[in-house]
Amino acid sequence: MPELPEVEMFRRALEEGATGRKLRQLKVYDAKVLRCQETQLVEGLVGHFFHPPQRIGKYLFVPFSSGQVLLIHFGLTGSLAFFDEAEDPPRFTRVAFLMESGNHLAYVCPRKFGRLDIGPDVQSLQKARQLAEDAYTISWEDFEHHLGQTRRMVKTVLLDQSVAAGVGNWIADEILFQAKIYPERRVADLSAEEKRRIFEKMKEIIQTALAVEGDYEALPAQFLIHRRGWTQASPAFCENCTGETEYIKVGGRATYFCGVCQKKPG
DNA sequence: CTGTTTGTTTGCCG
DNA sequence: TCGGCAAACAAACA
Repeated sequence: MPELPEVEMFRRALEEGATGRKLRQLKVYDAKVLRCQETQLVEGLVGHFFHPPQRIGKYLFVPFSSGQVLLIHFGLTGSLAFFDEAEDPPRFTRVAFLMESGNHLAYVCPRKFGRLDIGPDVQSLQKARQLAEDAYTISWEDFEHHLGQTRRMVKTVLLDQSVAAGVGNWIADEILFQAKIYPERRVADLSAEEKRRIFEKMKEIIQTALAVEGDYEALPAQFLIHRRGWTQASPAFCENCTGETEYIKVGGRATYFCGVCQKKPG
């Protein structure tokens, strides 16, 4: 589920529903999702108040009144949900944050690929995760610098969170489709103009996805995302050129592109 | 039963 | 040192 737009929705829900509230108890149902010791979480968080969360890429950073910062990553299937204090937590809740009063918070993660961690500040956690600036706010200068002159495939580099944080598999495909660039092109072979086009499309696509609050169904019909079979309208052909949607694996990841618009270099 | 998956890390090989 | 690749993590779904 979660790429940048959905994680931003979780951030907003958390800001709205938890800020200023006191954590009374932490319930760890499955310690596999902890990147730290459970005792560290308890000492750093329990009895303290939630401050407004910050998002960088697909990670949430939740400062507490103790000064410690909770790090939340969602893996492939993670989410946050509030649940009534009188009820059981939702299915696949791995950690529950029991509040002093009112609704409780659940970290739900069916496949357990997500992780929670804790640290003294946002910067050190960001550095430890080798996380670049957020893809939505990163400057052209920094983005171009992080791209560098590597021989790696452009799609692989876009997925690299140390280049621009938050670009996931569908956004990477969407960027390259809209910028009309074949996913296996080498970054070092891209022209300055092509790199700039990638940057502009990255911003534009994220902005569009945020505007519809991460609802894929509501994205414009010409978006490539509708050809992954995730949405109601799942056309097999490109709206621009009627080219057929092609499927390959790039870096082990499912990759969709238009065989006509995204010309393979001869 | 098989093969697929919106993410990340680790280790191997050329 | 670089870059591709497979595996591992775990569970749902077709």
